[in-house]
Amino acid sequence: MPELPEVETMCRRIAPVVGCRIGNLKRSSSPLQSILIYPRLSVFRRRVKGQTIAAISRLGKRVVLELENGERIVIEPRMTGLILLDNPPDRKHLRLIFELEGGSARQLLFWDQRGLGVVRLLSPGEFRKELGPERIGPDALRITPEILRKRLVGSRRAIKVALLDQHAIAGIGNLYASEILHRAGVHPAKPCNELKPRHWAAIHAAMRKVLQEAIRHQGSTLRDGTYRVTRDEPGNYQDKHRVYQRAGKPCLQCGAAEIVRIVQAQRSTFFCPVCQR
DNA sequence: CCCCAGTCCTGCGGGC
DNA sequence: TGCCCGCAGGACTGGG
Repeated sequence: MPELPEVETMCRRIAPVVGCRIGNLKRSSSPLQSILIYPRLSVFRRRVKGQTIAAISRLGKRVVLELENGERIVIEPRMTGLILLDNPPDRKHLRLIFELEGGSARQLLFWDQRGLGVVRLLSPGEFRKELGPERIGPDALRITPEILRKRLVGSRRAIKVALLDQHAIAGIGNLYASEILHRAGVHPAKPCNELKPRHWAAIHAAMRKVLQEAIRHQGSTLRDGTYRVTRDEPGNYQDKHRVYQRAGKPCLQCGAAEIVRIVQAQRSTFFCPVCQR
């Protein structure tokens, strides 16, 4: 599932779309239910046609394409979405095709196996209202240790659950939350308001380390194989996972304990009962 | 404020 | 061998 490192990797791969002009916008003719797109396709197409893509950025787990008129295309891959320049894994799950002109990329593709992804076109006002700093917390790679602590320390929620709250801090998903807390040596069920300054420092440092390392390895390709760098190239960070999907296997840190799986907020959490207290 | 369960969706793997 | 069911979870919603 694309989280910060995977979305960052996709952003870097599709950087050539900057400077291109959008031609046609097409939905693929797959028999599958089509992904959510706002506004509806005909309106979306009319508003983006002829616009040049001025900039690309990542907002937490979303990709933002800023157009020269100030409108923004926001792509949320959610569980299985992929944003590519070419060679989608198959035709069946290809959902959306932006044809491009006048630059170094010919097209921009949105492929999504499960179809939970969302693509939106937002005016500057809509963007501020729906995805502004009031709604989306500071990016996990830009937040300072002080602000991280300040935003979460008042909460009685378990730290693992809090790290997934995009309103508090943006970019962390289920996989990296477990990896970060293991690296930090903090128990995932620990309430935020019981964590000491040294814990916050450890979490902040672990967060930077894990996310940057994952970006360097171009993200994690899981067993289902949906996330890829290109059709023929998986990410590599899955080989570095210390806890995620390793229940019953020995902890790579202490070597003694077995990794345990628990459920928090209806999601799997993996941790080492010895290294994380 | 926070929690929980339900919703969307497809493919996979376990059990029988 | 085939079929059913549960599971994966990001973001959101409604009820408590």
